[in-house]
Parts: sequence; C-alpha cells; structure tokens
Amino acid sequence: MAKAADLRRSGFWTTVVLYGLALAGLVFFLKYIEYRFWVRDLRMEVYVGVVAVLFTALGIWVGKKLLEGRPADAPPAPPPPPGPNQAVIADLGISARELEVLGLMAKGCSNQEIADQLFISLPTVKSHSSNLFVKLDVGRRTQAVHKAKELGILP
Amino acid sequence: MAKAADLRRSGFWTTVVLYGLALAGLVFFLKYIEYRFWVRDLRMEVYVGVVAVLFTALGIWVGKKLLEGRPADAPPAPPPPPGPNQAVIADLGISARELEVLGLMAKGCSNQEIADQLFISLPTVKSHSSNLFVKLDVGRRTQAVHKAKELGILP
DNA sequence: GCCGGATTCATACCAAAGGATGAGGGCCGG
DNA sequence: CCGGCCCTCATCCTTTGGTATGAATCCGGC
Repeated sequence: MAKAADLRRSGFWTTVVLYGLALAGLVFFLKYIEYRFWVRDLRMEVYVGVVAVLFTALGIWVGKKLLEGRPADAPPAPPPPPGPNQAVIADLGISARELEVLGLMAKGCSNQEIADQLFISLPTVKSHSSNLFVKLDVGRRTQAVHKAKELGILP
Repeated sequence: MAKAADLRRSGFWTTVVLYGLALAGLVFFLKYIEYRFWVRDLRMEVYVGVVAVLFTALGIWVGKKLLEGRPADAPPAPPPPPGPNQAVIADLGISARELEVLGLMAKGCSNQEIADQLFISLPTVKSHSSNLFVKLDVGRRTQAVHKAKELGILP
C-alpha cells in the first residue's frame, strides 16, 4: 500500500511536468522571436523585460495551480447520494466484518476500541482494515471514511 | 523569502510594496552580475535563464500572496453558511487556520500532505491539530472529523 | 509600550497505525 | 476431498500521529 501514498501526490508532479512543458514552450517562443525580429539590434533591456514579465506571469500561474488546485479538489466529486450503496459494497467485495470495522472507523474509534467492541483482537482489526484499504484503494483510515461516504457506503 | 509565510496576513499594499522592493533588489542583483560577469563574454542564454528563474520564483511568491490571502478568505464566509456552524466555530474558539487543517483532515490528508498544501511545516500542522483536538474535546483526527460533522462545522 | 492571541517552527518522546508475512480453523461448492 | 474465501491471531518492522515544551514573529487592544 506504499504506492498508494505516492500516487496521491501525483497532482503535484503533474503540475511540475506541465510547468516544465510551459517553460520549454516559452523558451522556444523566445528563441523564435529572437531570431525572427530583433536579432541583434533591439536593446537588451527590452528583451530581458519581456522575459521577466512572461516568467513572472508564468510563476503566478504556477502558484495559482499549486495553491487552489489542491484544496479545491473536493467539489468536482460530489456524487454521494445515488443510493446504490449495497451494490457498491458487493462490487468492491467488502465483507460484512469489514463493513463493521469501517463503520466504527467512521465514528472515530481506534483499532483497539474496534477490537473491544467487536470482541476480536487488535491484529484482526488491523487485518480487516488493511484489506479494507486495498478494496477502497486508500492508504489511511481517514481516507477510507471519506471515500466510503462518497460511495454511499456510509451515511 | 523565508518569512514570506509570516507576512500572509499583511495588507494588499504591504504585498505590493514588498513586491516592489523585491523587484528593485532583483534589478540591482541583475545589474551587478551584468557588469560583473556578463560583460566578460558570458552567454546571453545564461543571463536570460537567471532572469527567468528569478522572476518565476518572484511570480510564484506573488501569486501565493494574491491567491491565498484574498479569495480564500472571502467566499467561504458570507454566502454558503446558513446553519449554526459559524456560531459553533466562534464558540469553540476555532481559528481560520485550524479550520483549514480540519477541512483537509476530513478529506483524508496526512499531516505531511496538509503541510504541503498549506505551505507550512509539519510541526505547525501538528500544533494546529493538537489545539483543534483540545477545542473539539477529542483525541484522534478521525474523532475530530466525526464531531466536526456532527456540529455542522464540516459538510 | 506591553500583553495576549494567532501563526509559525523546532525538538524529543511515546503511542497508534499501517505493511509484510505466516498460520490455523470454519464453511462452501466443485 | 480439496481449493478458495472468510475470519481469526501472531510477530516484526516502519511510518504516521499525538503530546510536551519552548520559542519566534506579528497584530490588535488596553
């Protein structure tokens, strides 16, 4: 499940890659106008000024992506009340016991508390939760609860 | 720019003035390396590259100021909150920053991910979350999210 | 000016959570 | 009968979460 954590940050690297591409494009554009128009006559200050303005704008754009791209990712995924929760549970292969664990997780219980309430041992709870995380494709209990509510598995 | 995060609460004009100062400093620095190195046959690409990198960083910094300070604080306050959630937040003494951390917690983010998205360090996130747990009278993040939704603080 | 709250950061330590692996027993259908 | 699934438990290890303590800055109010 170690890879799940890496993939979660993929948005960041996507931004970085896009930034790199945009940078390459800008450099290409600069080279183009350099050889096309003001080959050697135009003043250096103007050229540097254009570069500064363009890259400042680019920086602002990147900063915007980095800042409001992440915290605003929740709204585009609000399909929680479609109703077919039972179908989703069966589809993901979530067992009855795992569902009990998931419900107690959502209530904020620790693994030990879940173990006490279900009369099972702590390793068993860990086993259930680990399988649950795989089936829900998450890496932490908080994410599992969040995703379960999105899928309508939990109220 | 190490203390940039501290200046986030500063006014708009403070940002503008600081931007001007930073710009002046950058120009000075550029002039310095211009007369110091570039004159001596340094390739123009290097000079332009330095300009691009510096102004990109400056743009990111400015974009962070403009986008994180202003629009992030205005929308969430006036239109959407009809319920008694705002009163509860004030009653519990939950600050704006703590609320941001709480929101990312509910999305299943780890402390490190919260730190990255808010551009603060991990100890700071821990500090906020600890204070949050005291104010919400809970002991774990899962409980905090659960209770916050009960109180109407979170959707 | 001084004080308190808010925010930031740092360090150290302990508890909890998660990952990996293995294993045993019960139940069911081929 | 035997393979497959579920539930159970165990051990070892790493990562994350949480607490405690201290300190720095900034800002608004007294």
